[in-house]
Amino acid sequence: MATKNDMESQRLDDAARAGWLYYVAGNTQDEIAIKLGVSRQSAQRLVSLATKSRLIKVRLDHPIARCMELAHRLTEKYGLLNCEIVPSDPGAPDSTLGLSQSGAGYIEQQLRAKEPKILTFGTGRVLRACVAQISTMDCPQHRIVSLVGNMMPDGSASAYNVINRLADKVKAVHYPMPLPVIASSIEELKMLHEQKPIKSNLELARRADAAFVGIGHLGDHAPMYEDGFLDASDVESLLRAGAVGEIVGWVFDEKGSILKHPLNARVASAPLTINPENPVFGLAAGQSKIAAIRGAMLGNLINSLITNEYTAERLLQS
Amino acid sequence: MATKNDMESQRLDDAARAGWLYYVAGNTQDEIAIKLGVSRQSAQRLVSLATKSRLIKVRLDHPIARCMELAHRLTEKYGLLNCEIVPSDPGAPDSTLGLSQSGAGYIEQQLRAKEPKILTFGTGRVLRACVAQISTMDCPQHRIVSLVGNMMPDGSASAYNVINRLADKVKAVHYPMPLPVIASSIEELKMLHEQKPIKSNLELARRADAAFVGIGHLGDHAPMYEDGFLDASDVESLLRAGAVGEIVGWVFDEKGSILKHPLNARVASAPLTINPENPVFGLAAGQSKIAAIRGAMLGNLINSLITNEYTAERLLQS
DNA sequence: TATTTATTTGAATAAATGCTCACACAAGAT
DNA sequence: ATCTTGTGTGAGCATTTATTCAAATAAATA
Repeated sequence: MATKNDMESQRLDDAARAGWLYYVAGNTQDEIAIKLGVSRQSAQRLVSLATKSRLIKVRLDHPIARCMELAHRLTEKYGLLNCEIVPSDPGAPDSTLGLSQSGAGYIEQQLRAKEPKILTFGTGRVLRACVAQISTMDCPQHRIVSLVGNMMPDGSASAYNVINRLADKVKAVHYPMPLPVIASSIEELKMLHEQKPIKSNLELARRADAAFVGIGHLGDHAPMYEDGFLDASDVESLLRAGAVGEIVGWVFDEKGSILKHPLNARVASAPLTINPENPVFGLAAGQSKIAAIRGAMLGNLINSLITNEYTAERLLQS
Repeated sequence: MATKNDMESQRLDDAARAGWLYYVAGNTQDEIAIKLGVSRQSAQRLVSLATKSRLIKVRLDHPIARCMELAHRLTEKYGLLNCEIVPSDPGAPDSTLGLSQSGAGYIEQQLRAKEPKILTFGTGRVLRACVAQISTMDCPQHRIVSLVGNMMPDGSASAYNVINRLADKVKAVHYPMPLPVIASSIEELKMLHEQKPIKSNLELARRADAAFVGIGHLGDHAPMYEDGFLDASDVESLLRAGAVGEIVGWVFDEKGSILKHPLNARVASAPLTINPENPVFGLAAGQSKIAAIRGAMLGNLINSLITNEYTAERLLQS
């Protein structure tokens, strides 16, 4: 007598056959139904059983495959909206090479939209490189808003002139922030934030349809230090308070909580608010940024990530 | 500036991405279109490009009971080392569809070995299809040797460029045979075989760890005839002498004995020697090849077989 | 045995995919 | 500058595939 097990394995055999005819021989499910002498629906069920039981192995033979896999796993692990992994140069896994092309792609995608959008931007090397990658286009319908002040401590304009360059290229209206990154006192900050144009900038930032920010790390060669926004003692004090990274000046710890620290109280940038519908892209890669990136994701400071293979792997460990 | 090549490879990247999202991640083409920021039709084209460019490799990983059974009986009957039967498309039992996936599996298995191996290859449609199925990998430790000349009668290089393509994909050293398949005279053959590089190729072939050859039939549509290595009168003369098939040019009868025939005396290919420890795979299927396959097995010209269900059944009759 | 419960089936229908065509756009030729 | 020629694009439509649902069948339980 035919046991349950036999039936089962007979069914799997049929599924394998159907799967083979479908995926390898390229038959339609109609043809398979005829050849196997079952109804079309049954053939469909067999094919789908074959895939669900993983009888059919699909492989993608292209270097991108690994990146896609990593992106998928990161999306799952950190609940991201978007995630893009660019291949690492095995010789220079720390390099941010390639991030800019990918980021530029996403920025252009936003800009191609017909309906008017508000796009906000941080600063930094990676974003500047992104903007350099963007093709000139004509998007007067969009508004480009800076999240962060463009005044260097010495009063000069920021060297990473992200939004000006971008606005130039794509002919969109832009709203820079004529502010320092960190005000000299809480009083000054208050006063600055009460200026009409600044207020309206902050309001725009709040309503952003998409945001693109770099993620800085704290510690040696921290960008906030190298660019002169913080001095060595600031950095040390922040590190002692648990700082691992920074986005548009807001310093956060390994869980992604904005530090309760006097320096954070003077940060003049727009607050980091996330609407889960709208992407907030973090762009960063490299050994030194790993804790910062992980924190930013855990604390929901960003919901979309662009990084490289090496960094992605490290983010998946632990 | 973006070169044509860049564009091309960018497009393949996108195709790979789309293919991954479709086949691995199970997205619909609509979703892919949104994620990649293109129209649905373009997404469809990318997916289909991914399959057409053979970026997507599908294999069936299930021992279909009937095929296993057939393989087992063939192994017994003909004393084989390996035997793999792939399902037949009942509508096209003659087709060699599927052999290539299976063959590719065995070839990859050999290539995955750490210790250096010498692998030898014949030519033909099926082997070419096998090579197309193989994933790119990095195996500089192995040597890939051709058993058969790559020069067409008109002096051009063989259309089935099996070992070049393979070596390309897996980055192994390769040793083509810069020879015709059949020399114009015994003297010429002698002379050719005395050339140093050819001699060393033949020596490598003798020491092969595994061999993969197609099996050709003689008669109507014989590959040796269609590819211009033999003319109609040659074929007729060979058939009169009892020819049923051919491997890398060596023509044999239904018992698998290499024919004593003037044409065989001019075959420039490496001799078919079998070390019973090492697999010599024959790949072939179809009505017209049955006598040839049976001969090859009886005469110990091969000791491993990859064929399809239909052919396996016929080989077990009689 | 009667009854319940779970599976399987095919029909209908919804969704997704593939194809054809006309058009737009760019590179190269005239 | 104008004309081919080829390539890529999106719209519309045809085909194929997936899902839903109600009926049928088989298995399990009382």
